[in-house]
Amino acid sequence: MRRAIRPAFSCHTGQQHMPSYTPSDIEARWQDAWDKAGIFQAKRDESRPKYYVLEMFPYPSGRIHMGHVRNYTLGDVVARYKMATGHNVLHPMGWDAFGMPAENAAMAIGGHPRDWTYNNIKDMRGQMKPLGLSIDWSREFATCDPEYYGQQQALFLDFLDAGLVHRKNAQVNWDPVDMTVLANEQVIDGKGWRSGAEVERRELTQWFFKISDMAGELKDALDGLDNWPAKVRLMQENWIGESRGLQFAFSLIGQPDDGAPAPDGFDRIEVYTTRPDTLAGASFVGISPDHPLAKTLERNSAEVAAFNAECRKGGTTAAEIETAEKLGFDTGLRVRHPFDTSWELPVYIANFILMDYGTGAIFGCPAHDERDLEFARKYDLPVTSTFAPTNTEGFTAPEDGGAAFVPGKDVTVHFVRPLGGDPRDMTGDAAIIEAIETCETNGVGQGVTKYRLRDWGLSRQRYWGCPIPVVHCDTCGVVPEKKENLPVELPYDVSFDTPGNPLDRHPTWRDCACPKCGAPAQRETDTMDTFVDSSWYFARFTAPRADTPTVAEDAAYWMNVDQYIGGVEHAILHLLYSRFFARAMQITGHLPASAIEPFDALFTQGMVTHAIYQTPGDNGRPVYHYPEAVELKGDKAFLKDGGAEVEIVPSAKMSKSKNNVVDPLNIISSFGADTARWFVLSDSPPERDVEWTASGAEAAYKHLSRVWNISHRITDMDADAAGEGDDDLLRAMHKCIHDVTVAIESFGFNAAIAKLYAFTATLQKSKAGHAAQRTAIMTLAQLMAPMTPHLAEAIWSHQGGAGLITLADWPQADEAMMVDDTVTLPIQINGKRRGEITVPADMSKEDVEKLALASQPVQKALDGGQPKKVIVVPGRIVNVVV
RNA sequence: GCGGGCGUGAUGGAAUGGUAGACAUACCAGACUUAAAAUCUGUUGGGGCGUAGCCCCGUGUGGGUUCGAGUCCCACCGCCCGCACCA
Repeated sequence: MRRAIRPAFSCHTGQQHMPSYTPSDIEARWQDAWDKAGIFQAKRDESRPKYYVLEMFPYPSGRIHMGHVRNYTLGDVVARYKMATGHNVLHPMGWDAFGMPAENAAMAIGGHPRDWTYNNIKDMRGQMKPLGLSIDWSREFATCDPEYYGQQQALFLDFLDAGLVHRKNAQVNWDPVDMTVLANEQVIDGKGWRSGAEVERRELTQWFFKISDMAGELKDALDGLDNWPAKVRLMQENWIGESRGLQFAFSLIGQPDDGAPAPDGFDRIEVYTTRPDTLAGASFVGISPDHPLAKTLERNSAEVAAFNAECRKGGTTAAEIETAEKLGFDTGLRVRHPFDTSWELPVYIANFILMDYGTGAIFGCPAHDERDLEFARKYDLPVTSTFAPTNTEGFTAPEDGGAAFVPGKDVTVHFVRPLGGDPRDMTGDAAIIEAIETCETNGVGQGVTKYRLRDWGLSRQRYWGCPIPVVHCDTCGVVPEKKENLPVELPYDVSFDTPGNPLDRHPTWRDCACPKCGAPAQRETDTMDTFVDSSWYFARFTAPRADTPTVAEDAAYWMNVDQYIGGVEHAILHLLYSRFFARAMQITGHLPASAIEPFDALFTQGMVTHAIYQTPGDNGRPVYHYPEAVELKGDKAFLKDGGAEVEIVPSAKMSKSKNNVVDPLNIISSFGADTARWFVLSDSPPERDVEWTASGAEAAYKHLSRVWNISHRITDMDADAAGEGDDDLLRAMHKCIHDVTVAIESFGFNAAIAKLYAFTATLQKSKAGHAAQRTAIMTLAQLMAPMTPHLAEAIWSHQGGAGLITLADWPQADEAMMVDDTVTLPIQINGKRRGEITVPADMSKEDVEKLALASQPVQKALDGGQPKKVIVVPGRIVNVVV
């Protein structure tokens, strides 16, 4: 039976006198030593290059998980490596502490969100400290600290002053039972995720950051983020959604059929299109049910009102949208085609037109748009192509019942009805440019660039968030709170026994004096989206106790974050919002212009996964078993209790519901933090998922024990002992220094660890003398120090190294020592390996060629003939073409 | 549908266009042991032959570029991720 390996507390074999590897002693001792020396407390020092490493700060759920261990270990390797290479490192940690789980906990189990949160923080800090991270805990803060959110309120007021925030009506998902606004992700199948109530679309007055004003800038600046994953840049680019098109107006000529009066102020309908080259194929004009014109018509017509209401009910999930039927309502209104005054088009209200994109109105060209074609066929509207394939063989035109013809814009097609000019072949791109020019020349509209990105709504009808520091006064309206009154602090005496926002029903909290006229007024009870909290914490870390949001000298010195590390799930919102905030903070004087892109380099790590063990359950649903309850035999698994065979489902994200969670605390208490750190780095490249396996963790522990044992073996050697192969060992050491350094620089931590395994094996087998072996083990400890800092310190001190290894300079690879005297060159014949020769490393190309040609496999292949060609790549390979 | 990425042993994964499978797991065998654990050593891509050795095939499939392709190009197949009624 397999047994988990535990640190042996005693060793009875009698053969070894060395103390065994006991991480619990070692790790506590060195964490204490680092603490006492205060080496991780960052101080401004203009004489050294600074380096700011940041991992995305955690939500204080109360328990760390393996994903945290991986995230912080990655950052710690970078931080410790940079420290060893002469950098002044800032490596802070804090808590993303506002948010719904705290309120949910208060509702579910009682208690107060604040107590729940601070208790969790205390617990999680206690769980993180044993990991031995090089964190400057003196800078720690939580976003729910009044000292933090008060400064956030100050930022908000400055943004408001600078015109970066505004208030407007917006459609929101309203949960009528919980009486709160829900984010889109919290609406599942049209129902509130908590209450299960049918979600309503309500119009509320909300606060918005004007991020859409910066859409173009945020998109263009992506090009400069060379050290971000291309994938993240692309996701942001798509999210911002830049498009180039034509905006123009149709003039209204008709009256509703029922003779109702023409709606006031609607003599024209503005539309936006990215395909102005299809204008000659226009068939109808469509407006959104939320378009001002539709809303005006709705007031005079019960029919329109009913139609619009029907449209608004529709769900927003992907499946619903895909299957939803295209619905239209003929308003009876008619518009004139801008290029042909005799051409009239009907105006429909249509359910598939979104109010918040473009102008909320379109012209339909059924020949070149699938939605428009479906709509036109349903309502019997004309279909007219403006272009067709250059080769029409086998092509059925949409007019003749074929599908809508929608080629890529870079495809050359034959334009039957171009907007200006004679029929001819051109690409869609060229035709669009020409169409915009034609329209602009004829005064029919302008080319415009639009963005999909919408303003960022920050109002939340919740308690546990940063209060929005404004006051509503009967005479003055919406008035910003005075800065000297900040922070607007959350009241503690609230209850969660009834739904809705506790701030709303608090007996006195709302009451205040108007900052402008002094009359009795009421505070805003909405709080800020928690994404606001995380949009500037990185800047706050540079001066976490300041009584202004930032301090110019500190921000100038520490910003930007040189390396940011976190999950790809934040690729869009958190990172985009932070980029917006950095710009807004620059405009309001809180960050230097050099920090408008706050993250120089971004690394997105993969998840920690684990196999799922399941057996069939009674009701057909699988029963999940904890890893501890399962025994592995080869590639099969059995229940320890009863021995039934267990199905092993391929690895998936650790999840409580699947019982495949491995608790870092258990691993640390069994094997130590160094083992956990080593393992999460070793098995997969950091950007990919890593599968946690018990055998892999054991192997990591065994390896660290081995290194420990080697160190003791070396100290037991006769100090004057000479040996064999000193040079070979040192050569391998210098190669290892080089390879590990290159690997760490490029985030190839798994590759670095592979090299360390290989060098450990070399050292273990080495017969070199004491001096060489001592040099080798101390260098090995240094190279391992970023990953397993406690073990590295223990070995360093055990070998008599000066000071802390954490403060020692990173070892330098000696190029001269990396060159072997001889090299073994593979010999290829016609590109296939057929043999090898060993030659002095400095042998000339010509001599290598001669030797190669004389070699047995080449002679055999030539069979007396002459080679056609011989390629010699010095130090690499010889290829003979016969 | 649109955009992007990835396909390498039983498994996780290595390979600046230059010896494919480093390193680790798993498996198997051996040493030590009364035995086990621990520790150490070794084997393991597939196939074949005249088996101390040698040969052939092999990085999803098919083609191409090159002296040489896992790597570059084209097409296809499969999987994964992001976005999606965005005019």
